[in-house]
Amino acid sequence: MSDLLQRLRDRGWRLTAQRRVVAEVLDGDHVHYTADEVHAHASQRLPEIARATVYNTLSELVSIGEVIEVSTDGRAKRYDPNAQHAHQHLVCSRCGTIRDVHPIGDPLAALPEGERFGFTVSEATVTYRGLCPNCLVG
Amino acid sequence: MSDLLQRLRDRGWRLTAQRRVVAEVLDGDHVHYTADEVHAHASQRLPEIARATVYNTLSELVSIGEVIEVSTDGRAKRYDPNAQHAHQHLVCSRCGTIRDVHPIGDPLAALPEGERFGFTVSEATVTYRGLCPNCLVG
DNA sequence: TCCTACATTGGACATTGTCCAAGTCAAGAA
DNA sequence: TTCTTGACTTGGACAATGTCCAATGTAGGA
Repeated sequence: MSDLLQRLRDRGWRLTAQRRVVAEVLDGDHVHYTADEVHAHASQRLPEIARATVYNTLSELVSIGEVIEVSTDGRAKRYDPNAQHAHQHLVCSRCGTIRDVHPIGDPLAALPEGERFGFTVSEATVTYRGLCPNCLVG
Repeated sequence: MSDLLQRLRDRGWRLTAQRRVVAEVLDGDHVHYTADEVHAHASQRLPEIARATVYNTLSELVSIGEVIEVSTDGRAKRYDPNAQHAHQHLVCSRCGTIRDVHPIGDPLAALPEGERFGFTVSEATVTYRGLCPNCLVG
């Protein structure tokens, strides 16, 4: 059993076939699928899995911090299983390819007290945009 | 005539009543309306303005750089008329309030060459999240 | 094995955005 | 001023993404 499935079981999750399949689809590096893509991959292993189940499972994984929700383009949200290590995203403006990247320093530190307007600021997400090597050539 | 309307005229835009109204709605600081909110405000001045016209006009304003498109939450995009001065956004995780903020330094500089993977990186957008003063008290 | 609380299903519905054919009108020409 | 024309607007259909719910199924403990 994968680490993720073990952690889910430890949290008291019922390990249904559907949840296993969603977890398997999200397993790996540099995975940034949309909910529909997760559903498509999951359907290959478990043909009758419902869209609603995929949405439910993804929301649960996000709320317990196992998966990060990324919205880079105002279109469908993407789901990033690399929640263990802080990182940011580099997105190709042309084809939409996403890479995980690790900038230097803490982005939060760049926001001075005078620019916080009484907010308790807890998080900073950075999206870098540009053209990927493939799109540069094309 | 506002500066914005003058700039649009200089670009050869036909200054229709609809475009004037959309430009007026977007006039001001700290405006971050969704397209539907722009449509609602515009409808108060020009009751029969169509949704499609608002979407068209907003897209055009974005493509000529007069307005910036902001998607902070994967829900509806918001439109920020403060395109003249580079800035980032601070968002309340509870109520969704948005403030323009000015972090120190260039966020692009924090991404080392070794983390660019052959991309030509041209832009970095930062979203800070936390609780606003109102939501802290509540 | 049986129970039951929790999970899944499928379809209706909501939100946000895009597209298009037909009608309208801003602004330059005469 | 009036005319003309191509750009603009309209309204509604459609697309993409996401949410909700009542009925049904089932994992895991007793």
